[in-house]
Amino acid sequence: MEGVEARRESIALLWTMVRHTTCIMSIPSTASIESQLPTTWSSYPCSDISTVMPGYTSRLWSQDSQPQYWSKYQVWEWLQQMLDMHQIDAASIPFQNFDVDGRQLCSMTYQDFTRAAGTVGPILYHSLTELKWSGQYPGVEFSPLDVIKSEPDVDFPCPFTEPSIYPADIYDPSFQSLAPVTSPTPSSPDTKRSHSRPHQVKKHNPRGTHLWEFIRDILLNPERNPGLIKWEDRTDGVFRFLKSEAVAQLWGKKKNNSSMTYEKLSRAMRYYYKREILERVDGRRLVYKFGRNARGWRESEK
DNA sequence: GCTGATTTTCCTGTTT
DNA sequence: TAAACAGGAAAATCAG
Repeated sequence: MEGVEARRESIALLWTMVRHTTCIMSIPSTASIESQLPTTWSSYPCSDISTVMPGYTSRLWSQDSQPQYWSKYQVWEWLQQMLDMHQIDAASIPFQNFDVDGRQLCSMTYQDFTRAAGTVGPILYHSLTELKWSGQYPGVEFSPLDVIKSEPDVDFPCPFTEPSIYPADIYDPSFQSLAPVTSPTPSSPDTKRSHSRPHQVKKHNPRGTHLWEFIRDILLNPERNPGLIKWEDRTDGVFRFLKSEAVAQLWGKKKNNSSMTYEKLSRAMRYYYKREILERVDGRRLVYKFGRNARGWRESEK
């Protein structure tokens, strides 16, 4: 609940600032927003974070709240929600460009969104279009793909991926859509080892961050993944998994492996003991400690 | 195509 | 009893 309160406070603060400093809908030519995104997080496939962090993004904009009737404050709440959902740095969007109410927001074109929010603009546009449609035609399945197809052929590098919704060639081509899970039956020994991973599409991107770096980056960016892992002793590098399965799912998403579990993740973690990337913390469940060969986790190294 | 590093998967047994 | 831990073994993946 603290996170929600904090977010509301930040919205209120931004709201106050803009009320005093901006004029309505002055849209400057925005510089590249990608460069402002934290590189560590920019590659995360984060389409479905709500599934791994229940409660974090569960407050979706419902159909009964049609965007054209939003107040300016609600527009900002929606913006903040979008940033949270897609793990985009709030600094990436000039909020003063969205000092508009719902009616004005809905009248903005695709180009307006792109001008106002740069590379994030299309995401906001698609999200808003979806909301408008779902409110207008409740019960009708809306496909964002239709919007993308009908739009001008723009080339925007997306800072994150939406593998379950958007085509991979428009977003990050390094991640393919998650394949359907076709778990081999435990009773069939032939398929047990030969298909140990359900479906692994060859990836074009190089091997990304290692598991321990992935864990480290979550710890160093708690505002992006609240409640997944927390420091137990920041100085000694001791940390604890709060939502072990959620972290495993997030790791699985990054590796395009929908069958990742904490059991498997923890096995990989235990291999780090030998390499002294991690040290054992005896007697404490879900607790690990960075070892001498782990880099970049100390505050002095940041 | 080969190799090594790094997971991933599956397993059995132990501990909490 | 369930969840987590421990670690062996083998397969998969990917960069070089």
